[in-house]
Amino acid sequence: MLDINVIRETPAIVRKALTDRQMDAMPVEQIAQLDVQRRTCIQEAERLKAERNTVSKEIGKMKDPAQRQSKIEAMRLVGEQIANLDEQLRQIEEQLTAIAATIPNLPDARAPYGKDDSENQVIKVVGEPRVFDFEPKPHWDLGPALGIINFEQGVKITGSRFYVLSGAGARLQRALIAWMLDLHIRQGYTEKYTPFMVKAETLFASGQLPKFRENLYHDAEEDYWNVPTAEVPLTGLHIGDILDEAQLPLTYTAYTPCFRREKMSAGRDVRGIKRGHQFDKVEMYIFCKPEESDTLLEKMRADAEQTCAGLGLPYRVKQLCTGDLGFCARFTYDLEVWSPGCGEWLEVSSVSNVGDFQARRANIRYRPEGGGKVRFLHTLNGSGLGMPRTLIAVLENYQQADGSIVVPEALRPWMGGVDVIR
RNA sequence: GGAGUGAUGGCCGAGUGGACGAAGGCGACUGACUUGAAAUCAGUUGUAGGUGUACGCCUACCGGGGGUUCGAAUCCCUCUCACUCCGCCA
Repeated sequence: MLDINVIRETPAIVRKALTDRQMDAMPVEQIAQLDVQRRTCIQEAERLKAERNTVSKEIGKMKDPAQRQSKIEAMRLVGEQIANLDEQLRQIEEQLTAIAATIPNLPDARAPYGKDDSENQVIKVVGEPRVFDFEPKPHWDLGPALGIINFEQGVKITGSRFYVLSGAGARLQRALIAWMLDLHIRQGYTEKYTPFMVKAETLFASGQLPKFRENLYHDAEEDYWNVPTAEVPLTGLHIGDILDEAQLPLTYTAYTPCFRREKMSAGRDVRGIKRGHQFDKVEMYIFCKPEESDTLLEKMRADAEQTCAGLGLPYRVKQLCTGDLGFCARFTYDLEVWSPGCGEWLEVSSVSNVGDFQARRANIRYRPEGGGKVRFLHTLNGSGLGMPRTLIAVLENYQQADGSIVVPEALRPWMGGVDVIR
């Protein structure tokens, strides 16, 4: 959520942000109009409330019954006017937040302008794609051949876009999760295990509702929503809190499954395990002071890079252009690993500085040391990493001519001595 | 699932229709005293919104929502959450 004052005082900046994101700037005008109506309404309602308060106090002290009764009558009328104005105000504010809630964050000035993902900029490439002396296979051939991925069983028990990992495949994914969590703990993050279902308020706080409703799974009976990313429960941990400056930054890591309808990408990436309705992910999340968020974004990116590097996977770092930035993000790095079987770079991590956007929605603030006004803090999130794509990269990069897979050194402690999956 | 109790400021805790934005205590901050500290004394100590150049003034907020009333922390309804007891189950 943007600061209403920013929209009110510098509408041109907000309009530019929206057009840079290839979006319609109309909501800015609607908000400006509603804001004027809102303030007119508040002023009149509060004037009447002040009058009622003073007269009501006088009524309490009045002796003359006739005079008293006439004041009570007068105040009854004032009360009706107030009720009308309050109702008007409620409607105006409802419209105002409905519109404001769908306006994305302002891109950072450093985010390059671009109309879509084709204009994201590669800023770094690390590692050489491995040269194969045979034709590398995609994971959807390797996995079933080794009996570690079973697509038919996933479809049988649930449906399309679901799969089952088996034996060393299931264990390999578990090893990845455990290794990543331990790595992030060493990097200074505190591990959290959170609910995988949350209420609507929590999804609003992290920016998924109301805009991305159609991409979420929802249990109507209990009004529980399945999390689409650990970012949601992690943001939610501090909804409504006022933290002490000395507590910051709070750095968390969490493993959760993620549930997404993927309605927007129906028919895309249907082959393999790249895009499913359910996948596992390890996430990093930081609550910090505004002044330190840019620095911490670089640390978080470095932390995410260590996961790719630690697995010996060739990867590259992209800076997202304005047209491809996520709804909440001001500035984002994507990490992509090379997948020789699919023949493409796979996005395994997205590391973003959200600024105070989620903090406003979630009402998370901190009290500066030595007093002073409470301020909204900044939040950052980054995957470290997304499972299926990391698993794809491991399978495809570590394959051998005979179809077996070498287990990366880093994961072996969790693989019970297995160094080659065959 | 059944029965009961409760939810008040950073924390504890009083308050059952008007003088309550809320006693008292703790904590924190400022000042005085002190070489310094402790102790003591005095003062300050919530959030949000509106309005004015400004000391300020006004409005709202006592778990959430609704109602009664000229007026609600206080009365009524409802929801949520916590705790206690019983039942059931992993």
